[in-house]
Amino acid sequence: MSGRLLIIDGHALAFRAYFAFAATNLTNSKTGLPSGAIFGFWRMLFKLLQDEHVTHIAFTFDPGTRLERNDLYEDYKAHRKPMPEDLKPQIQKIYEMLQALEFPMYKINGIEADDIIGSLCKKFAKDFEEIVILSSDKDLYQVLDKNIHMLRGKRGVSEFEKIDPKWVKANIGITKEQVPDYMGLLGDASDNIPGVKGIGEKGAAKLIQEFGDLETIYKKIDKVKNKSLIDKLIAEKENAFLSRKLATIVTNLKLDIKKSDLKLPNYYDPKKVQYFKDEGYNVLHRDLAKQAGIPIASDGDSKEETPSAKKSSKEKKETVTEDSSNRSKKGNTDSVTTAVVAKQSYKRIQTLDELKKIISKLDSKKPISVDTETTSQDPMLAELLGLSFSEEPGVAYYMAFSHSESIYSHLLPSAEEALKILKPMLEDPKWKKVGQNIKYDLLVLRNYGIELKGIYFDTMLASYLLNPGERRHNMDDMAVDYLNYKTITYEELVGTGKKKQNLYDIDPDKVSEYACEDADITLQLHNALSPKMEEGIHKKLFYEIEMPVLHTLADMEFEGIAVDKKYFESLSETFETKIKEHEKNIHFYAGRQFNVNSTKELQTVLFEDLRLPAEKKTQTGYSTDHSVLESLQGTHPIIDDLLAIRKFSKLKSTYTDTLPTLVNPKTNRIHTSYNQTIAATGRLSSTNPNLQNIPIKDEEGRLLRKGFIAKKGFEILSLDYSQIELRIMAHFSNDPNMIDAYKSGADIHKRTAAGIFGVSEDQVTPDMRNKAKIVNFSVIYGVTSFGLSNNLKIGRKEAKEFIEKYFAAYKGVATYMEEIVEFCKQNGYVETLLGRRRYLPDIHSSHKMVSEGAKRVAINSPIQGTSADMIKLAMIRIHEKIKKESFRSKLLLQVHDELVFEVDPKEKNEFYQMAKEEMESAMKLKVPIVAQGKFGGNWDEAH
DNA sequence: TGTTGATGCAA
DNA sequence: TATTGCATCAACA
Repeated sequence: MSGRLLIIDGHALAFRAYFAFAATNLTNSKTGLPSGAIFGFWRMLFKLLQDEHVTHIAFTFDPGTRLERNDLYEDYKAHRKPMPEDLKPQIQKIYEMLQALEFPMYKINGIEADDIIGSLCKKFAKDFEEIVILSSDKDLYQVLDKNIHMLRGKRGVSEFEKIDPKWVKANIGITKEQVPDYMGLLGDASDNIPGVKGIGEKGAAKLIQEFGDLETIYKKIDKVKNKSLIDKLIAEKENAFLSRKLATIVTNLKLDIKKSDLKLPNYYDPKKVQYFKDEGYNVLHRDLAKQAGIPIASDGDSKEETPSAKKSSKEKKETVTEDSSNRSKKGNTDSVTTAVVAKQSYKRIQTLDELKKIISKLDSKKPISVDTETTSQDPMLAELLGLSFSEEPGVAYYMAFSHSESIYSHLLPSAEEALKILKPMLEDPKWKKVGQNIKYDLLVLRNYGIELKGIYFDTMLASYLLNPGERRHNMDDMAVDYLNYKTITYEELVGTGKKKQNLYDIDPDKVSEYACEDADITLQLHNALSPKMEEGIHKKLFYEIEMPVLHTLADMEFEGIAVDKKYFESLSETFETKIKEHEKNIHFYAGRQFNVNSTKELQTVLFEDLRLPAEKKTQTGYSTDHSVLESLQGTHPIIDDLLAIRKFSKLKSTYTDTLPTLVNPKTNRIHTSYNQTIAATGRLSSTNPNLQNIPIKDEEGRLLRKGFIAKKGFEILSLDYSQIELRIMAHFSNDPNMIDAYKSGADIHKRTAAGIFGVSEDQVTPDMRNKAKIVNFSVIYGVTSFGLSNNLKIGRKEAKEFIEKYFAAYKGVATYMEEIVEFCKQNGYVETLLGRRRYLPDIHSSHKMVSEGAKRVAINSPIQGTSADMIKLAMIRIHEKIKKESFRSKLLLQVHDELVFEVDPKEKNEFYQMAKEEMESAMKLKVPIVAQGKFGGNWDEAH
């Protein structure tokens, strides 16, 4: 009994490698075929072999054939997402390579990899000191044992979680023997094992804990506490037992395998090392040769396995020497890698004298990272608890401030006193500041009378530019992705649930560890990311758009907008009365009381009690949404009341009830928060509250805009771009007809109507124009005949004709759409006029719906994104002019194609001219750009 | 207590 | 089976 056996589910590892390296666009140097999964597979494998001290190994693969479990259940593993198209050949190649390198592999017709794994474990349990299974399949928990554990992939490339029987007991609360029963109740969506519908992880675990197995549950079914659970269990008894069977791993396969068959082959054998070179995987070859101590011929040629995008020769080298464990899974960030320095020196500064001394020793020529600790996520409400900084990797300081409610307060200086000492550093514009979401710290400090200057690098924005499709750009994830480093999370610091503490109640020494790490990691992220921002494609966007607009947004958020609180409160009452009235009617027509807000109950009322025809389905039942209700209008009087109550409930709950609560007590204004790193196209988004979706379309909705008012003596100005996206499409497509329309100042919707209805422009009726307007919008979103028919409420055929006529009238647009999709297929991304990229790996999907979706995104993103770039530029310039020319007017809001200002009437004309001009000239296109504006006492009047 | 789905608001 | 978002409520685990 010696040695360590590693059993690998080959498909699982290949899948993992594929997704981890999907966006790297690696290709093989000889064949030019995609090789991300292959590259990742070997990198991950070699790392595992080293980390786990493996002596023996076995690869298992699912067969391509029908499975024995299909005899039990035809749908087993059906509905599985098909494998990505470019993965299939790579798995084939991996299989070949494993064979060539003489790794032991097992694939058996009709038998799943899991069953081979189970049987191997059973057979060899006594022959090895330890058996490690690499898989993520929960079913396999049942084969774990004292010396058998599993590694399940976590986030990142080389992070694994160790699962053993103790883990199963601790995290699910069941024994490994109970796993099949547990899975029988739970089911498994990925294998299409049904389980019992309505029972989830918690429910299944509870039942098994209490009763032990399925038999006992059904024997003592009346003992089950939850009545609705009993119904579910009885209704799906058959499924439960079938699912248990499907989830039971076979461990008694007759395998003709000896321990010696599983010996790890010597992959350092020069012939095997050479194999990678011969196959065109030069980077893998180099890595392996280096480890094996084999000298490499210095051909310096390493074109393969670098992204297909253009790169400088210097970066190629970096790619070659990097460590796979540091490789980011974030998109095209192929060579971002810096190991976190080994020694750490984090220090909490105890006294003001000490603070002075440390500050005086800092080097103002070096970038310094700054991070604040506060009491709130909202920078306009946050109170400062401390500040950390770092100008050298691994070395960071934290200064804790007193807080009125903290028991540690008497030991600490006040924020005001400490900030006096920090102020010269923080406000020195030549001293470069680095931050993670530094707009937040900027605002917090501003509320303490400190104007943070010299801001030059935000790591969150850098990460966003590298991969705008990724929504997570928080420091903890970035540390793992870019530095291969696991940080202390905020939750770990303050606790969770009932144990959660206020930050000011936690020992400052502990907070210091956390805060110093934040500053340290932020600086290191900057070191890793800043070379990337120097590249042509990112430089302009980062330094000329995203970083500057950060300042503009901070000022907008700080400024806020005035609202009429009393007015909103009275609107709430008006709406409440209406809601009560309609609710009474609805209950009357239904013949009973029920929760009108509950779609589930409403379904019963409409489609069962009242027997109205149900049409649209949702995942959970029949839809009751607006379009359904609209089509039922006239069939029953309840419908009108439902439509009305929906409208008023929405207005009340989302807007009139909520907005007054978000008024800042100190400023008496609402301060939204703009997020710069959410929208994949480059747009901004707005939260707390979202001021980018305030109603405007109908009369009642517009009432809300009357509540957003100018402060005393000022006026609201709203300036918005006219048909900006259509104009950008005209520019991109170069279509002569569309360009002519804009150059000559024609009515574009009228012109489109003339085209699709085959009449002259003066014969176009308002109705035709409206339809044409919808068609124009649809095209920007990547129109389909189905979508258009829905929107115009016409037949598919008619919609199709419209589209054909549209493309005949604007041939350039048709060509553009084809070209952009082709470009995306070739390059794997699309980009805006300024080069903002969006990667779309789905464009290659063999799944039609997925690839068609990606095509629409490919069509829309450059247009939506260019518009976003343009208005950001305009905002930056207007903001600069406001400061430089000392306007008293302020920019308050951005709503994608609209800017809202609070204007001093004394400078009304001058300001209007300036803002309009900046918007129209922000970017030069082949067609004129037009912005139009209006003044008013409130936001509604300014439209 | 936190997560998911349905719904509806904007550009 | 139209693009990009965010907030609310109910239902569920």
